[in-house]
Amino acid sequence: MYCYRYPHPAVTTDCVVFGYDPNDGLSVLLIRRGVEPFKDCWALPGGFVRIDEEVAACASRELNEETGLQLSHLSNLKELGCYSGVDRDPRERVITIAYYQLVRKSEVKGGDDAREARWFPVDNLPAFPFDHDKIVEHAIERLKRDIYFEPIGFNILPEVFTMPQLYKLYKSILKVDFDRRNFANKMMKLGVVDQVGNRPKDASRRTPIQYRFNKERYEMLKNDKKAFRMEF
Amino acid sequence: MYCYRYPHPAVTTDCVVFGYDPNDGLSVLLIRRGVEPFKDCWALPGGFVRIDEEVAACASRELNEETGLQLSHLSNLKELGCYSGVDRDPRERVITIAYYQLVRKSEVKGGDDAREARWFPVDNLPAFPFDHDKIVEHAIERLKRDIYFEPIGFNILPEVFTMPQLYKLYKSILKVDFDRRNFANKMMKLGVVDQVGNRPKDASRRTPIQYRFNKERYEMLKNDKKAFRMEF
DNA sequence: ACAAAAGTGTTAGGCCTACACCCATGA
DNA sequence: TCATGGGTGTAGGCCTAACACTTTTGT
Repeated sequence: MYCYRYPHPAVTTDCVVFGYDPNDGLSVLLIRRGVEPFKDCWALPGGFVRIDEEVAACASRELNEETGLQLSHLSNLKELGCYSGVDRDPRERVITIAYYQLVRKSEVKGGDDAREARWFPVDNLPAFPFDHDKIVEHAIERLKRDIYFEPIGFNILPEVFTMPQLYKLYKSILKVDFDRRNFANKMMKLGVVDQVGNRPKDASRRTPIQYRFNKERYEMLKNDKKAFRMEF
Repeated sequence: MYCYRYPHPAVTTDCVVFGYDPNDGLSVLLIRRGVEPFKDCWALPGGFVRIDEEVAACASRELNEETGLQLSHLSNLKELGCYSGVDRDPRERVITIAYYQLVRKSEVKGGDDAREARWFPVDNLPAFPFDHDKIVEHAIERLKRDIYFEPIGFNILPEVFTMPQLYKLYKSILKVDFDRRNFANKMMKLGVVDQVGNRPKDASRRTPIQYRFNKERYEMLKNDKKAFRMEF
């Protein structure tokens, strides 16, 4: 037993991990809870912070343990906020710090000794335990805001992608229509995407051109205070 | 004594409250610590979260207790982030959630049974205990980012202000020079400031025109996705 | 007299937006 | 042959950025 002079809350983390594919659009990675309360419900991956562990590290660790997902240092979890409703967990007072990130679905191996983990389209989410509905809602709003300013869209696509792919991704996250030509023009003008090779001579004009994200250029723009921004 | 099966961290809040006046520029409100550790050091106001209290409520309460500052519901504290270094507090494992806000210096009454509280110019801060230096640094960065998109600058000025006042405020937070005429034009065009009355006939042309923040207009722009943004 | 503070207007260039057509493919 | 997907360019308008002079006041 661990005893304290004053009552202490428990501290947990929760992760909202977004994935994407052209058919299903945006999805969230959920796990089936193995323990009470809400056993067998689908919920956000996460768990209790260890006493000798930083909070962000806990989020990564739990995510890895529960879903097999190993985030690279390049696309670490981003802090979403603190959720501290006094009755949000029936067991005891639990304060959670939520994180979010976009990943390639292919990075989730699943299996191992990982619990059952599944992608759910954001338009068709199950009922959530705790206040996970609120957390996911906030994460989606935050994602929309962030994608204007940060190249997070690139985390989610293959290393090499086509302009229509990038366009569809943006449209599916922002849920608005905008002009694909202007979109491509802006991306090119900003220089955050580089053309990869040329279309093979034998390929038809219909074969899409391939691009790659130019991280250096992006960092330059960011530091230059000339914020990367999509206005559509 | 309160006992738990697993070790629990303590959870605290810290507030970075910014004030402003035309002479000193931007300042941060600090309190002199009354207890160990770091007794008598200047530090951010804040304290332990009660077991039946939400984290944001704790921040407001502690701020009020320690500095006499009562925030209106219009300018609530904004969450800055979670700081969880395992050795950040020598007493025990303490995880803190930091908040920030801008206020009018006149709102701080000081005195009462409040502890000693003082404004320190951001360019001349004392040595901080814990990781408060990091927190303040992040708050300043965050402030610079937010002032582009939100009318937080208006929280800090009198209800009625002049264009040069507003201009100086922006310049002093962003630490860059930009054209005061373009600044005024943009503010007017956006419609987020309304002229208050007219210059009295007997007043000279040098007397500055007075303005007031137009909150409705600002909310409209915000919802319109036409983000309020200063590009200078 | 002179420096400092406040008000005001114009212009050029760049960026955003809207928009239409061609080619290739596969059904 | 027709619908679909992909590539490409242009013109108008708005916004941004740069810039100078006048009036008043206080020293």
